[in-house]
Amino acid sequence: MNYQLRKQLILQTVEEKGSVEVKDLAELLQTSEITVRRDLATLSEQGLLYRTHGGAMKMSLVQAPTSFANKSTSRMAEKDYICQKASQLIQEGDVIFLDCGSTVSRLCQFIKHKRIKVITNSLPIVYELMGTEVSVNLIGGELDAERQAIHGTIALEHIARYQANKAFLGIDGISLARGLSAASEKEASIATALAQHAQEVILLCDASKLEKEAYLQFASFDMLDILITDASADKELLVKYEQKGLKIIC
Amino acid sequence: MNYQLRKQLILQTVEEKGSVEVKDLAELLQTSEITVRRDLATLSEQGLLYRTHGGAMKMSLVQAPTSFANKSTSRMAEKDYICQKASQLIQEGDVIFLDCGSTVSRLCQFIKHKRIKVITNSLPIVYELMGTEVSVNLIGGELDAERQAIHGTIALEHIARYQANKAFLGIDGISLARGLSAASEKEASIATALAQHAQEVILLCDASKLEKEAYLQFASFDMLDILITDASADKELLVKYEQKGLKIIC
DNA sequence: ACAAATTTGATTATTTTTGATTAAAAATGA
DNA sequence: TCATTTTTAATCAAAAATAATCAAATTTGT
Repeated sequence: MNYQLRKQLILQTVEEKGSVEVKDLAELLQTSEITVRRDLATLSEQGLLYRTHGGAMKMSLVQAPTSFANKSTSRMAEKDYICQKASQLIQEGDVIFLDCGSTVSRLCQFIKHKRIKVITNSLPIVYELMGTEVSVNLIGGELDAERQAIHGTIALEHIARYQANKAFLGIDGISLARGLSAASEKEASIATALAQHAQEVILLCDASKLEKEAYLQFASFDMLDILITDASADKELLVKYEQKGLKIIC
Repeated sequence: MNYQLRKQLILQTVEEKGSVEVKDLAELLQTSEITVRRDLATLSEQGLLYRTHGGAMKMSLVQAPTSFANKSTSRMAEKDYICQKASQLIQEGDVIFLDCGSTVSRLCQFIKHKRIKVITNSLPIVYELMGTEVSVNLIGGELDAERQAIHGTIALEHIARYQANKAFLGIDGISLARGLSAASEKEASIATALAQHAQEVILLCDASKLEKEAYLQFASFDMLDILITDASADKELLVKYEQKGLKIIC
């Protein structure tokens, strides 16, 4: 019984029962508790489950019932997959920027229990993270009711005062020919500002947005460091992206 | 049964029933009352429920203006009266500061339809005014989950960039001898900053807070221009306040 | 086959969680 | 108001879980 096999069984059990105990897993896997603990530590580090004292739980069960409607239900599975990958890039102690947008907001469930600092202009994200381990800094400025986010000059200046380890962006289109594009100037200016003040810029982008061009083209590939997308993306296309200097996680 | 599982069950029960007792939770969770109390303390610290003597309540039942709050229905009426008077001071085109606090947030219902600009650090106010005629500017900075508001140095600097016609404050105590007092330094510093950058400073204060002194005394009467209180206030006391240069609306 | 690297398990501190006991505080009711 | 009851806070001790350390077993590369 090697790690890969144990990992499968652990995740399967957690998925079925919602929560498990170290003791039971040790018996199930015919191994020692210390090994189970080591496995659980690895898996929780990868964001595949939530470690509790004495066992582990399904990630989704740990979320607080602060329901602030996330409008978009399309491509949920892909977005969750992308966000789970994204969460693996985040270490304890990190300071990260989170853009507004439906994809990025799905990242919350995976980072709730990390001791990190999140700087964001998205109100749904603020609500999701309120009362969790995460320390939240809200970008100030004009409220954009339609997008439930903060925008405007003051917001840009607020961002400029901070420096983050990583920025997670969720924009509306990316194409080889024209770079990054957004649905509005407001979103474009926020994304640009976040990118400028982060060491590493990560784009969370499901495959449907690849080679799409939205209303406003506002930046080139240079702005990005990493692109995280889902498995349904065209592999040949991703190779071309990689040749442009982008690191791809898929 | 670990903390995460208990937390889930507690929040679920509170959500369903609106309020719960420590005893019942102890039995439900098959644990001791002291453990339940510790859990409730943690959860209320995170702003996920409201701790009562002997149990806990849903946050929304305590704070939300739409649903009635059992104990303070009478005080609610007084707060509404105060806010209705306050709204008469607001003209179309005004730029106003709104402090966080339960009294001030009741003002929202009276200003929803006005074409004004509101600058605030209170998240409940932001949600009330989102999508209304009012244009909202949210003060940025550190999120204080307990008070559902923004605080800190950056918030103070944000405020300093604006100039408002009027500031509406809701603080925890006012007394002839010691001036204004607040429940925390954070709230005090925000109130001070708002007052400094407004032409007119208006205190919304139900009669129960007159001649009360809260944790921190932070400013004198000079800071205020107008005090709006309810009819149950001591008239002689109000005369003394007036002699100190305060305009009283009652 | 052999040495190096990895994985696993046992032992031991250390930390976290829990519950019992006490004193203090708050609600209740006359 | 005051006394009674209930609830809570504080302190400590026990139990459980974990981390750390080291040694044995296994795998891997040459």
